[in-house]
Amino acid sequence: MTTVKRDTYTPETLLSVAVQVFNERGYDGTSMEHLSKAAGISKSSIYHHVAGKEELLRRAVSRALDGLFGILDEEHAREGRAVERLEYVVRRMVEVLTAELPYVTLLLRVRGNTDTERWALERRRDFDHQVAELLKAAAAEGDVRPDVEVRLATRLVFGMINSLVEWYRPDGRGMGEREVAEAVVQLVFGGLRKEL
Amino acid sequence: MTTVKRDTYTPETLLSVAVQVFNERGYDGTSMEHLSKAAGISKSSIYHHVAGKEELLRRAVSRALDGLFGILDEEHAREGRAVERLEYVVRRMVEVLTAELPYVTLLLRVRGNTDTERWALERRRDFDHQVAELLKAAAAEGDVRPDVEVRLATRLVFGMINSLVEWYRPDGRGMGEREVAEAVVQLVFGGLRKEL
DNA sequence: AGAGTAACCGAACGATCGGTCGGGACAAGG
DNA sequence: CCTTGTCCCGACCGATCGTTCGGTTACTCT
Repeated sequence: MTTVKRDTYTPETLLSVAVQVFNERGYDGTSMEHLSKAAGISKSSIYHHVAGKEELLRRAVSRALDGLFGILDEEHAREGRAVERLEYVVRRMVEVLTAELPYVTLLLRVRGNTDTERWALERRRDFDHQVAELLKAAAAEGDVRPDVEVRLATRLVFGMINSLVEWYRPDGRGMGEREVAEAVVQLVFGGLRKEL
Repeated sequence: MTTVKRDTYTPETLLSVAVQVFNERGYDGTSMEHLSKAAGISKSSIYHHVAGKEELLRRAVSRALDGLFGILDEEHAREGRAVERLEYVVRRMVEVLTAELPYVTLLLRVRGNTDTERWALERRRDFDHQVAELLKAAAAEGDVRPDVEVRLATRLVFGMINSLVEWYRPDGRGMGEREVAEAVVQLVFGGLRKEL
């Protein structure tokens, strides 16, 4: 079979090591020397698998962005009442954040110093904008409280969800992804829903 | 008088320039060359005013931390029902974040690569913990919904508030600090308060 | 006028940066 | 046995890093 695995590095396995170091030290604060120590191979060997430091960043943020944009293509995000599609997207965002935690973490921290980073920021803005449209639609259908501006509410909700990357850790007997998603939905919509 | 101002740099005026660049490029992504270009003086001249790059970081995060811890010393944060003290702290946090925006922004982005950064992270944890105690007290007094764990709720609320540094800009005719504070309180407590 | 000092500069320091180069070890296929 | 290709290495490259140093303005005080 062609998929017999090796015990050597592939671009993917090397990426998982690199992303972990990037998240600990920051992308700019990580040198190729740091990566080689963490991976257990020499600095020059890294270039056998990937073109360079920036390609590692590009692969990482691409993976995160693919996960997020994938949500918007799912059936429950495209059909139904806006407020229910929004709740589905919020719940799935938490799931994707926790499932692809290191990659999304890196994505949320890029500053825009290189072309790759600026491209990532642009795609992020695209995603944010599409979710904002969903909230706008829910507001138009009268399903969310009218006393908080849609644009402002979107940013605050994104802030709450994205903050997961600052403290959520999948291992250990901490809290499960399902429990976190439920709490986020409770908090977000307990404040967003029009009072009955 | 002794306070006659000069048109040359002081450690404080230089700091304001440096913090702005740090926030645009990231601390690790900013070189002394970048700072000298932004300040309009030579690289070596910077060392006439401050000891080095890390002192600029230390001054900046200290200012942010002083602002935050100052909140907890205020009268409304120390006396009264826990849920009301909490609401006051949340409102004041938004005010401090907007007033000291660049400094708090920098504080919230340190990764822990140097002693200064690790010290900043430790003091941040202190502050977070004290606010968490406030929420815990409000829960004990029965003023917040019991179906979301206190520790989890604290982190999510902090995430929402701290996300201000990602998009709030004081200039222009955007939205005022008062309006933002009100929206945050509405969203946070509209979800936190026990339903009537 | 002269002394003192704050503010600034260009040039250079050793260290480290991301990346290149030529080659060695080793397994597979003939 | 010999080739081929994968995987890896130490040594090195020019560039840039944060920082230092010797020296030059320009203003203040006496």
